[in-house]
Amino acid sequence: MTETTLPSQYDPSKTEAKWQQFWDDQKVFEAHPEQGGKPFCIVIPPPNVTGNLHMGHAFNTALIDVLVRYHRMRGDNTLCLPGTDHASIAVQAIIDKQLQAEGLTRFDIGREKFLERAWQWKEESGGSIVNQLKRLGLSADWSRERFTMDDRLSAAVRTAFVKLYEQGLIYRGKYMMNWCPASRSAISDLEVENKEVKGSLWQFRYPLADGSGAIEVATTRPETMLGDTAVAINPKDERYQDMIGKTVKLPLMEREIPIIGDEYVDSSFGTGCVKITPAHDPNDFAMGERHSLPFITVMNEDGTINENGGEFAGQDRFEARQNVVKRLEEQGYLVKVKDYVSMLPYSDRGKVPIEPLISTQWFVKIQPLAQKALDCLDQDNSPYFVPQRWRKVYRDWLVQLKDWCISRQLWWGHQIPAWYVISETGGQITDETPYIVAHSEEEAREKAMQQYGENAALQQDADALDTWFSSGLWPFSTLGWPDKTQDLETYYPNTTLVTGFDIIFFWVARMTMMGGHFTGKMPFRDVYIHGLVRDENGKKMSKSAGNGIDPLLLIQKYGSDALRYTLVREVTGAGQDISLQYNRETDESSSVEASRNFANKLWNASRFVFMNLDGKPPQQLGNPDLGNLALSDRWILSRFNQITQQTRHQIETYGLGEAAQGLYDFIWGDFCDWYIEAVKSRLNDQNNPQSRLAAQQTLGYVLEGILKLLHPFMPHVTEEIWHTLTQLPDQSLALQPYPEMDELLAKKTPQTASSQENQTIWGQIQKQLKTVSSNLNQSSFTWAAIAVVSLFAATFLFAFVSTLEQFPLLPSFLKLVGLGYTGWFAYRYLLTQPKRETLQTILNQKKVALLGSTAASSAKTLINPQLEEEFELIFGTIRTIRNLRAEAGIKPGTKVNAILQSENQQEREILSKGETYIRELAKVEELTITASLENDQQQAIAGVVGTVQVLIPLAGVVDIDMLRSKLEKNLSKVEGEVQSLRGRLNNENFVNKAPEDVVQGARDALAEAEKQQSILQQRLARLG
RNA sequence: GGGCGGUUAGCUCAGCGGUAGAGCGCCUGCCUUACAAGCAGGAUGUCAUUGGUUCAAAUCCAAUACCGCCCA
Repeated sequence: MTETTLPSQYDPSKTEAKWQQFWDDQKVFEAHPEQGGKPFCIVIPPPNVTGNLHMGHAFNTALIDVLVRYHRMRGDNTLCLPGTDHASIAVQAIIDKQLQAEGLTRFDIGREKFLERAWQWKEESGGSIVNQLKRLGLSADWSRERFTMDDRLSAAVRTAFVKLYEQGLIYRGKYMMNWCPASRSAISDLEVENKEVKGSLWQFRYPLADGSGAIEVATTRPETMLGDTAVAINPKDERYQDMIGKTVKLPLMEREIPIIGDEYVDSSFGTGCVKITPAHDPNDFAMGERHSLPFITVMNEDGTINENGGEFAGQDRFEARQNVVKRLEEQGYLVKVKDYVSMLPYSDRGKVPIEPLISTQWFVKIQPLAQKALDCLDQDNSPYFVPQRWRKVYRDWLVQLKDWCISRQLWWGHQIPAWYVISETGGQITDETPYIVAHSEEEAREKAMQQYGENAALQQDADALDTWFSSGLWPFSTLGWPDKTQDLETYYPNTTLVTGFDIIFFWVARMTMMGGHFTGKMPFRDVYIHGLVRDENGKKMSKSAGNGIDPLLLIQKYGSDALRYTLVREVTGAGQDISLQYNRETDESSSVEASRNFANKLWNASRFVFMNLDGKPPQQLGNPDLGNLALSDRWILSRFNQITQQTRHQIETYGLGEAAQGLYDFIWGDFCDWYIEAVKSRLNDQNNPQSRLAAQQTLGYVLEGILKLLHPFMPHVTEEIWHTLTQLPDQSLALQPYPEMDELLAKKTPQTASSQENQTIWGQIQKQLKTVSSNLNQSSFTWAAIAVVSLFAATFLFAFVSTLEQFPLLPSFLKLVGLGYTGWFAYRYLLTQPKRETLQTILNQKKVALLGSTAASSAKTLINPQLEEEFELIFGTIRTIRNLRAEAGIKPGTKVNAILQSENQQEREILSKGETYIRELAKVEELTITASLENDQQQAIAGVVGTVQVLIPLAGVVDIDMLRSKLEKNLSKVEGEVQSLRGRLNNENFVNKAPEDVVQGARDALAEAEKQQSILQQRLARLG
């Protein structure tokens, strides 16, 4: 066997790559829509192709994969579909930068060459993020990997565009847009980030045209004054009322512009007079429309001043700002400058202040789409947000949505499927040029020829669609939409969307609107919203702050299981941000290290198990024989079943962090610290093979169960150990059924037995029963005995223990034997009272002999709270003895004698049941359990647990002061407790109003505390 | 200005009506044949503040303070 050569430290670096390869080779994660069963589908949020794995991806992926692996193991028809997003602006920025390094611009090389470069870049670096997701162990179906610019997905985008256009939900229009001068493109409101910036507020004097004085205006953007077409004041502002209707002479431009009154003006801002630049400010734009002012654009697309800016033409906007101020100052128009902090809109991508500019763009009419999503939310609470508080955020957003500008002046992306009939407007595209929206150029040409004649010349709109347009289709375009594919039929709507809250508006709302519109359904049942991963100082990680933590570095150091587990374990209370411990000097993380240590702990516990199973895998040892279990076996099975139930429930309610934490506590605490320690002596005892086998079976069974439970959280290490344990090289833990509560009882009931072998056995039993019926002349007792023997044969064959409890056993058994036969059998042999009683008596006797009384009394479930409570006393006693030993400075290896004294008979019984555990785990030589202390002269160190007095007699010189101080410390603690409990119980209101069980609990606690108090007092008195 | 979250051990966070927990860190002792990435034992808290509800509040309500996020 290999077990002795297993290293004592788990090395993830070798193991993880091996299993990733194995999963890939064996196509373990490939979905099979035709397999039937309950579908479970997650389509991953597509990372940017050019991106590298950051902590946010790692977090998102870890959460997704727990859900996916769990549902796959649960037997659901599972698909996890991966893919990447083309990210127009980001890629374009990269290529632009490349070109810049070569002294070129994209306009120099042209669209075609530019796209060639972009595709090349995608081919070269697009795979890296995908490989990084694989390194995390994401169990996605890579055969279904998608990219937003794949042919099929691009076709889906065109279909969506054409449909929306035909339905009147896409239009083209001239509006004021957020303009990013860096990327020279319009951007949506969402791509604008408002930042607080320290700047100045300039105050200028605009002279009245009639020479009767001047009016003062304030601005943070002086250069826009070149485009001013009015000055506005609030009509209610008494200071300026008589100004309305007059005109001022705009300095520098020498233009005469009106003074208008508009309620919008905030009289308390600056001087109360506002300069109006309708072509360069959204509010002024609205005012310009209200008052029919001229719109004078003074800026080019690259942020330089255009010919309307007079002498400033050609200057960059910030340069022009200074020059305008300078010139105004020279001419005496500058009144004052003060420091001013204002909110400035920045382009999220270009990282420069945006300019509001008027341009012609494509828009999606959002209201009808949002309404559909709203209806689904309000009527069906769909999609269901976890946690629910995000529902409100999502809803508020849907309500206040404005039309969505979807055109971007970019080349990388989905080019808008609209063709201008340029032959109609002299070969140029103008705002008046007619256009045709179509699925393809051929279709457009056909339509154009019909409408405009044979010689119609077409030119496709140069703009690309906002990346989020294609992302909005992602949940269904990836499954084949608009075609009716089997994938779409099976896996749409998706089950769960897992994503960060920062993207609810960008993405979630777009998907629900698009999904609702095109498929009539919300694209996913649930939306599980998680928080951000913050750095070691609780700061948001960002590229610009340079405080990112590289997940790959942590994977390299601690393994991807450790990283994943750390991230998942931290998310208690879904939607909460998590912060990651990190030392930037050493690139070490104490929290990831803790998870690595946990993996290592499991590794070593497994080594221990391997060493003790005589080389037999669990399936060869068989399931734990419930009739032959030691107390500790039943205890760990109880705990195991409880944790199984709890883990399933927590995962299904998105309590992933709680599930991970629960498994940690169970595996390290219950299994390693207690069960393995308790079982050691039995494994070494060759004289009791039955007990040894039970221990081996339980160890094997629970360990395998642990591996299954933990697999969604730590897929690699569990797969590695599982293979060593089971020796099944062709199978994968990832496809094993997830543990179920009490499966040991239920799994092999006859109802589910279907193999040929089983049928043969049943045939034999049936034959036996027929033999019985043909011997009707035998006494009823003899008959009953035979029947019982037959039943027990069946019981053993099918691990029938769960139904052994009472008579219910018989019906299910007889059902299998045959319905007609059942009726006959029941009528003939079971309906008379005496016969039934005889049968039941014998059954009960057998059952007790077989299972022991405890199991017999609660065979419906392996979860046994009473037993667990009993173990609490046993463990408490062990802890107390260990504590006393440590206090007395007794060397860990030295055995001691111990006396456990309790007047409570029940406690004494529990202690004597647990005697071997106490002796072994607390290193006790001679253990005395007694009701009273007869011979109590010896000096002893004393402690108390429950109402049990724990004594360790000490030979030789003892430090009396040490003993006294220890006792006094314990006593004062107990006295505090007594006082508080008495106080409560003396309060009439408490006794009368609190629930009975709470009052009783307090009484019990008081009784125990008082007992402890008196024990400690006596001990103290004895010290003198 | 509007909304949302947070404030619990030195640090990171659980707990969300019955009198306080984990991991890391710290202290003591141990290389005990699974594990020193470990084992055993130990110390550590006016649960932000102030009121209220309740027999009982870290937990529910209200206000305040501070931190953070989103929206204008």
